[in-house]
Amino acid sequence: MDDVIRNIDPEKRDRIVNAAIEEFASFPYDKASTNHIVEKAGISKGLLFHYFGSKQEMYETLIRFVFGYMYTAITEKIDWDESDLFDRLEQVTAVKMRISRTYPHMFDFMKNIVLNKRIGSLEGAFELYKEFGLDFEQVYKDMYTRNIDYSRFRDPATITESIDIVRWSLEKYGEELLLSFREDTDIETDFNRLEASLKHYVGVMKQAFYTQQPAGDAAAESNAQAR
Amino acid sequence: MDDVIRNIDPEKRDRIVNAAIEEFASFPYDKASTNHIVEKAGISKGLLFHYFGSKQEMYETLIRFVFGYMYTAITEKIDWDESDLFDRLEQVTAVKMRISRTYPHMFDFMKNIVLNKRIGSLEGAFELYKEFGLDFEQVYKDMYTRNIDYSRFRDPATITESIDIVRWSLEKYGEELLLSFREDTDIETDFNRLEASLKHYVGVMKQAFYTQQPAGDAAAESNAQAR
DNA sequence: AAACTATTGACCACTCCGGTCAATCATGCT
DNA sequence: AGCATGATTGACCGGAGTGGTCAATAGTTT
Repeated sequence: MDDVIRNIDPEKRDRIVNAAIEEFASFPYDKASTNHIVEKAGISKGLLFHYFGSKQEMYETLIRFVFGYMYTAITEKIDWDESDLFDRLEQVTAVKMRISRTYPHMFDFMKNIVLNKRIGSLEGAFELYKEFGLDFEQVYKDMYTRNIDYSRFRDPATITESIDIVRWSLEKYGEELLLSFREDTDIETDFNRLEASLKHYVGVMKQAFYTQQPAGDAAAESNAQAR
Repeated sequence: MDDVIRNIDPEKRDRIVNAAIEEFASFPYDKASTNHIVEKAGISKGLLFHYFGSKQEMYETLIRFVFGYMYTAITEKIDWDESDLFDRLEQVTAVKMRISRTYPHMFDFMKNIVLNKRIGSLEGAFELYKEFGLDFEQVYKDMYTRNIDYSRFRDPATITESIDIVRWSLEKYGEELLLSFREDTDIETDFNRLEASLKHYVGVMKQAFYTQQPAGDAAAESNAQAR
């Protein structure tokens, strides 16, 4: 966050941030209401404008915060020495899940930012990110390539398509989980159960796209797990 | 559509329907504006209320129309004798693509209907559909089971998970295609290209999840195609 | 030209918007 | 205790947009 906002009580600050993220995630800028935000955050209207100056400044401050948070979370919490693509993507998905638990509407918010600017392509989104000095394009590339060993794929001719399929699956899987997060109670235990389920699915994917290993390999092991 | 609306010029009627669907797809009921709808449809405000009576009645009429249209499209255009699950799902995805081309915001609209009613689960959505006399639950079940031969799966122990993965992939794939539809020009040629791409991906999935066939099988053939 | 229907858009009362600011509250200092 | 200082409130503002109405107009048929 910025200047003034840094010094306020963190608990209250997070209440405001989450309320604002939820509002801007639910509605495009014009229809998002500062009145709703202050109600959800439990503060007065005057205070909000005291902190942020205007709706527009609050929006921009939020974007800066969200982009920075996301960038740090992904670049720092991923094990870049991992050479198995599936385990890498499992990590990425797990990180996303943890972010969604802390800020349940953050991904929807980012989606809205991009849509609001009428950006159609991934490349267009990367351009937007660069305005904030964050090279998501590089991170995205690294995610799928850095230190990755592709030799285990069964059919070298369809690696690109296989990765697409895995990416789509994990993204959609993550979205479905997100919906089940929303009005949750016993979060932590549930969360562990979900990570086990994720591991299991990744195991099935390995079995599908990798050359078959002799019995006792990682995929077969994780297949023995819960679900 | 209903009573009065049936008799009006179909071209104008579709203009109104599409404008309304887009508005209700973009905003929740309260924030959707009848003014926007009449502007997009190119009719006067009075006429809209002459046809539908009120915003609420228009909304309900739309829901009835959309549910019915979707139900008919899926149940009638699918080849229920198809025994290959992947080809079945390819058909379903293709049908969805065609619907999206005619009514670009129909799926978003349906999603909003469900979210607006605060329905979290698939079962809850089925309940809603049943209010309109349409047994989507049965259709959904049929989609994955009716006349389907599961014997070609490589690992019988992970069929359920494999289907989840394929379903997620195809849904996400469809969503990504939808975004590229939006402000399109040369739709028909593009559409054929997309169907070829879909076929190709389904081929890769077959190769991944089915027991390997001798050379010259369907999967290998479709791999030889475009992309 | 009369009768009838389809269509218009100015208009209404009302709600909600982003933003302001004098008043109040909380705190610590002397 | 009184005072000063900064944090916080919420009633209030002009303006924009809302769903809905209805007398007037345009178009068509008799």
